[in-house]
Amino acid sequence: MSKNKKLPGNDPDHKRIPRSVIRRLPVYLRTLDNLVKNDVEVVTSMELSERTGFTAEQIRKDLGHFGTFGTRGTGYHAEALRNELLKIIGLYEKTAVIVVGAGHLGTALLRYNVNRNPYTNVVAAFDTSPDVMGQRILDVEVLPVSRMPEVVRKHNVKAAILAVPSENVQAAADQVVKSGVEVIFNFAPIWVQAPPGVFVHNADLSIELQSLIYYATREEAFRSKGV
Amino acid sequence: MSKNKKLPGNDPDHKRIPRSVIRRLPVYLRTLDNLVKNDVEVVTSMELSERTGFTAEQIRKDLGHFGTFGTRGTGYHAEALRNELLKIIGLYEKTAVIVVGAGHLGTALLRYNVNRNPYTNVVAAFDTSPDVMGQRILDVEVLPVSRMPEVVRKHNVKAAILAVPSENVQAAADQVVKSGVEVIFNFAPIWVQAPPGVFVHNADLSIELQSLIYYATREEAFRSKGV
DNA sequence: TCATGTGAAGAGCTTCACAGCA
DNA sequence: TGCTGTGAAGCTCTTCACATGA
Repeated sequence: MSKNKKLPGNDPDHKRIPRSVIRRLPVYLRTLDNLVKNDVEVVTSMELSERTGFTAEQIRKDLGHFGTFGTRGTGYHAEALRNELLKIIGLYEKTAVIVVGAGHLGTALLRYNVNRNPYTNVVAAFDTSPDVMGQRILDVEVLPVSRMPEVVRKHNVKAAILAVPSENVQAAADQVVKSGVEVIFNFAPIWVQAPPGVFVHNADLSIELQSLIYYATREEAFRSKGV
Repeated sequence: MSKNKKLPGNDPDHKRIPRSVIRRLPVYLRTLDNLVKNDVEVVTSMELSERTGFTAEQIRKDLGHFGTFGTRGTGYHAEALRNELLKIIGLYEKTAVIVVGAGHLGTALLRYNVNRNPYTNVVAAFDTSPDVMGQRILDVEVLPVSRMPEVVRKHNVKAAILAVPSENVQAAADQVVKSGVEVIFNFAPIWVQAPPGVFVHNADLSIELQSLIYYATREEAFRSKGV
């Protein structure tokens, strides 16, 4: 029986901050960014709550895991808190990312990501097919897998987005790990294994869609009675 | 302050099965499908545990929310359990889905989904741009938004995948809701609102990637000491 | 006075441990 | 005997409530 006690390969002892907290941090970050852009100087946890949908208490608790950043009776200095969050998440310097698999999904993710995101930067795409080799997608070059270690070293690449067919995805994961990447964001519908110290997030979109369907079908009874 | 007590628009009173349980069901489903394909007749919770990575107790508890499907001392009949899961999730009849936005991401999701998934079926894509109108992507036609209500009714569409630019995504959500869709799977980096009874899942890939970066940067200290 | 920061209470999920049944 | 089904215990995360300090 496989135990999930300490997910092997995932977070051996990372200061024990709940994952749910970590997932909310970039939402706070984006919100603060917008506030700073609109020249807002001070923001309360209640205002952040309105903009993010999380409760004010939760926001204060989340921040409390990392230090004390506010001023009692006043709130938080938006820009200062934004900068703290950048440091906490590890996005203070723009983070280099690679995309493995330059097919339809890989290409789309690359475009999506490059445009929508001020903190991460796709520095290269990799593929094995000669058809796409050397092509440029929005300034990003498609390179052969053999050049991956060099690129990872040169740009200090932190994360790899895997958008390759299921058959190849474990090999692709092994390759990016060997090249020195620490985080894997996998879109293939197969769960990828990685050694301890490498963090894997499997985004299995088919599975997610299927689980959503559950929430559609509950009302079937009503519906067929004719709403 | 926005309270998340009973997320408005999300699950007004859905039998209170934990979301974490619902997310695991499609994983069990896929595993059982593979077993059935390999002519396995009986499977124990321990074997399912090995194949899914969840603990055997958790699998038994999860199933226990919906009834009793096993035989003590023996295990579960793989095909029977597969069929029960199909009914529970609501996938017993192939579920019709639409894709809104036939750009790069929409197209990629459409291809990804159509191929990889025996339970859901993309019946149409919608877009506003004349450039893509009438095109076919893997047998799926790109239609004008005006035809959405008709298509949703005809195919009994349950879910909509939104892959439109942020500026248009709330309008797109309003449109699919008006057309009768009950579940929204949104890929735009903006959280979409929907009326009660409509279930929204926001898959904000930039935010997810950013939160993963957190797990890369923790070891920075080691790394710069030269591993 | 007002909003943060934080122990304590509560809710939600997971794991344990074993009774129950083929 | 062996594996399921399930209360109880345990753990994690969220919410409450208020002391604290600008």
